[in-house]
Amino acid sequence: MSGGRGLHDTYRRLHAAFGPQGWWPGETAFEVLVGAVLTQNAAWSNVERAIQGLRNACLFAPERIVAAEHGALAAAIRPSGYFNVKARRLRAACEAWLEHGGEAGLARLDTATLRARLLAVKGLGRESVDDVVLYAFERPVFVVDAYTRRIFSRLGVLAGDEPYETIRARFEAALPQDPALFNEYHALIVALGKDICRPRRPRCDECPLQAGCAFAGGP
DNA sequence: GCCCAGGTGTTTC
DNA sequence: GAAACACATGGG
Repeated sequence: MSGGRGLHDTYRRLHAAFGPQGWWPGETAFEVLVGAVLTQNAAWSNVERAIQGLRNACLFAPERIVAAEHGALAAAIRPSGYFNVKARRLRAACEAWLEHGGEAGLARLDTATLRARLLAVKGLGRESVDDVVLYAFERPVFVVDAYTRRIFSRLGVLAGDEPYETIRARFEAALPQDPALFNEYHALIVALGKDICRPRRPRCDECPLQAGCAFAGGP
């Protein structure tokens, strides 16, 4: 097995170290969609403020967002950053959501079609789409993010600059097609990346994956 | 002040 | 395709 110890074993180590993460941090499928857009290159604490902003403005529903003025929508989500861009993306996502029959309509699609329909929306890229497909519709897709690239390139498993689909296929081929596992794995990667495997200051002494990490010896 | 955060679209070669 | 750039707030 190349890369040392295998992607499934890495998952077991992370799960043993951090425990179940219980993602997505939201209630409904629609909330996953909203969060997936708002969390683009933003801290989750700011996304929570933006979601609260939508609730306070009575905009937390696809019909409300589609009908809202751009300025009102942008103001509501201001804390999540890029508010003009994200207001347009949120509107486009909600239009598609409604056109496809909402959660029930989208749930009828097979996974490949679901991904394709969501990817066709301006503002939903591969990661945002896979957040929705995995966390809202519980399909076995592996979500690739910046943490995945950073952590596994430091471990010597990835170069880090491979195309998204290459990395996704690699993980999906190495793991059982279990939505619950993909759910936890991505969340655990984020947990490790947030707290330990930082860009400039990796706390390798506290990392459960230390062995094999290119940074384990120090910066 | 600077770095960072659960990216994506556009432009350009 | 791939690189460079714009987009913006809030916490450490």
